[in-house]
Amino acid sequence: MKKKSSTRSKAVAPRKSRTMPKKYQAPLIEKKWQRIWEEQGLFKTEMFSNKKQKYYCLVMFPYPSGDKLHVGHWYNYGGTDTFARFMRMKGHNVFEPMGFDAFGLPAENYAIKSGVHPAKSTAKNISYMRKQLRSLGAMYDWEKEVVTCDPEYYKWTQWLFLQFYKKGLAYRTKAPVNWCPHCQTVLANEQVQNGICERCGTAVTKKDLTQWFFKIRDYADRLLDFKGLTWPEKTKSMQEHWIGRKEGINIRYRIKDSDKEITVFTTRPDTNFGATFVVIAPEHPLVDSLTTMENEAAVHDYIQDAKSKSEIERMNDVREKTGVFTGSYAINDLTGYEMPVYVADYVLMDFGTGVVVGVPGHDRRDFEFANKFSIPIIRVIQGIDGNTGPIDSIDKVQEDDGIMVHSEFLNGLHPTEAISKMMDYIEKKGFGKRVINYRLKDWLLSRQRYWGCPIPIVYCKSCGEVPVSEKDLPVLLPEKVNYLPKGDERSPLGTSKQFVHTTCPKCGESAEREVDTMDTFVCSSWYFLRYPSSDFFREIDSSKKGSKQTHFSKNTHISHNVHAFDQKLTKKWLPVDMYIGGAEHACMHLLYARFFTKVLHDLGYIDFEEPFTRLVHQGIITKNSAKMSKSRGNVVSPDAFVKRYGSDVFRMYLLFMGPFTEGGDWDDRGITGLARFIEKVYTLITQKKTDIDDPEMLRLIHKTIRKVGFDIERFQFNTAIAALMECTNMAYKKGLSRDSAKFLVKLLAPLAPHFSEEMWGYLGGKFSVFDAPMSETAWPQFDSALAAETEVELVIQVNGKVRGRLMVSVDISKEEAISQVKEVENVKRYIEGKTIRKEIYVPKKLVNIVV
RNA sequence: GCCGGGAUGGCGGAAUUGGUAGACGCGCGGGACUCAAAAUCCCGUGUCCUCAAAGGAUGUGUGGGUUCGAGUCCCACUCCCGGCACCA
Repeated sequence: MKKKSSTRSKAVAPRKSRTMPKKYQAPLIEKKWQRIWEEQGLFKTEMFSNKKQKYYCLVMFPYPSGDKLHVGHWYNYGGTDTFARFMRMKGHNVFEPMGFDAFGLPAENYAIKSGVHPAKSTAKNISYMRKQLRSLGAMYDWEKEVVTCDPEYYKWTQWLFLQFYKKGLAYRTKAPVNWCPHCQTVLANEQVQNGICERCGTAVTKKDLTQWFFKIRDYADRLLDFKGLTWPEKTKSMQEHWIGRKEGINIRYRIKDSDKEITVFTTRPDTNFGATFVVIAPEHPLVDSLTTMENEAAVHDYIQDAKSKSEIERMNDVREKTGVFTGSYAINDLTGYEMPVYVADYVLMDFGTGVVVGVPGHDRRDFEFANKFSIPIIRVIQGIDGNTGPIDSIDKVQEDDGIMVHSEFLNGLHPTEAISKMMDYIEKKGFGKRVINYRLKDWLLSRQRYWGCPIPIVYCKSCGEVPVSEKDLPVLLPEKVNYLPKGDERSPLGTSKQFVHTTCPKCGESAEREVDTMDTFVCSSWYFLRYPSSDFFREIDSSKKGSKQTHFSKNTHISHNVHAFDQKLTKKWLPVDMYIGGAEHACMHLLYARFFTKVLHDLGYIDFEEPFTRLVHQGIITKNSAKMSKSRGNVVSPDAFVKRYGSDVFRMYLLFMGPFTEGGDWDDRGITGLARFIEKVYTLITQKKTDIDDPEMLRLIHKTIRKVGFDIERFQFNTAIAALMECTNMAYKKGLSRDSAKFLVKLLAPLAPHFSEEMWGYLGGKFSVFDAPMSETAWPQFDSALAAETEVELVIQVNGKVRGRLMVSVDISKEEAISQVKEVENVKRYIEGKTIRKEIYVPKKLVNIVV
């Protein structure tokens, strides 16, 4: 390492005096520093060094789409890089990797349309995007790049699947699943939005298929625990809601004139004295046996009708309650009431027990249903207004609050107390048991698509379902496959005889491979674990071109790809300290990654339970207030702007638009402001040097140090830039000493890295502006003494209205300030001849005289 | 329907959490430089009254309230954005 630092300073010796061009040549200078940074290996993280505290700063990796990187990416990655550079300058050993989430539907859909093989288009997109990312000028350590469609990577995705499988956390079962007729694949619940396929917008239908699932439900309770995480409250509550933990009770009702029973789930057993009917989901297995002969035809018709509806059709029918009587009655043991059992599609099979007990007086849906079918409505909770009369309109349906009535031993209680009392009673009597239900479903991970990670399972006639042995991984995705959808549920891989035919790992007899691939979210659920050790495990293959395969720093030993991630590096670098990405992943990627981390913890591979300690969501950059998309034709490409103004200006402009977490609407006019700003700093530094700073100038420099650091820490880049502009504006008038100019350049460095590196060199600073000698930090120290004001402006108010201003010394006493204030001409006009009722003095701020 | 977040000049947005509303930037107006234009620099820029200045009135979605003082706190409402949505 020592050798290296000496070559560094030689290669880029500070230029003390040289004539600078009148104008700042952004494109030229940026390319120069990108080259030097790379040659010097400035951003190659010292993975084993303990000299500084580690900081793992991660941004969600991009999908290599044909649209390339748009301004949204630049916003996101630019902001992340600014933060990462700031942390580096604050003295951390920062690791900021980049990679590609390369499997997935879009590449495959593109392939179907254009005939270009997904492997080809993906590789092409990646190489273009790499170029774009380089021009961004971020601190990416490219030797640690991760590409999920690389067999060296997905080998371990498969290995992880096998670990889950061995633990019983991956299983195969027949279940009603979401099916997208356009993408010709099943989808996870998380990928269906309002009944529509998240990818292509087609209405999703339900199918009964045998599919692979991860048992994420087993982790529901632990996923509700966000202890120690600095995450946006909103994201946490979205996950909470998605998991949907509900405490309730399963109550069994006897069926009249039969030995059958029916079980309902309810969170509100307190209202059970008011239960007058029961509704069962159309898909429920008990429907047939509950249906009496004379009702069979009607029930059959109703179920057929419900089945034929798509998810959206069912949702559109929300207003209108439908249903049909089965002919059976369930007996309410509390009252002896015989409750008719109906079939209705407003009851969902996959929540609770698929059966609901109807309390029309205190549930609006039940009321609508009872109203339509003329079922009696009983009041068991007094109205808030004290009303105990009949409930004859939906407005009178009181769902919570109030006092129990007509409920024997519950009378006089509040619902919350009544709930637990009733649960105790039911459990004691033996016709029910407390249970916890979750909205969260197990994660459906199989996809009937080609461009994904193959599931490492083999089906053998005699041994059944057999996992591929670990030494045989990866199960390679064959290249020569007809990836066009077949119009049925068969996966494209099923057409490759070479792929399908294999031998059973157990008995050696001929067997068939699983032909489904994994959801891409499986690949991205652990990539953050791979980054620190990715080059460590990268196989060296001389047949592969490109520098990334052959460059290894001297202190890492070359290893073959023998683990998913290295124990030592993982212990050192994880969890991720700062994770930045879109809020749209709240209930998908961010939940899945937490699940994976917890499972790997339980399996003993890692010693932490949460992958991302701090999480920040960037806002969305829109164009004409609409999301940028190819179909709308409003995608703004960053390339032209970068070419014209340089990455620094472009990045800064995006960050200047507003708070990072809020995004903004793209307007290409405003960018000139940032271009002018950089130009101004350039002129300032190259032409407006003074020997000594004006005291006011020095004060502002130190105030700016405090402000910029404070703002960047909180991702308020917009106000950090504004503060730098203010500082520059004053310096432009007053001139700036070399030392202060160096401070200014340092403050600017995280935001405009290339420009600052150049100016740093010009000012005689030692390469690099992002580094500092051991005992120091590159980020300037704020000196409160130098920032302290000697004089402040007091605002003078009379009756709360501003009537004047006065410069006073900071340590002026209350009495002194007030007496001085009273001498101000304009103030006199308002207080003369009036009695002063109150005098308020806020030190260093204002005086308010009440007359 | 439920849960979040928001509404501030012509525009994007500031405001130390109750103490100068409109920082900073864009745009616009005026001026300087120039044969001219661009670029650059300087001045101005919420609205209204006033020739102008001084000064004043008014002003942070709407209506009320608390306070010496409210963009900020409380109550009621309107609209916009995001999430969930027949979840028992």
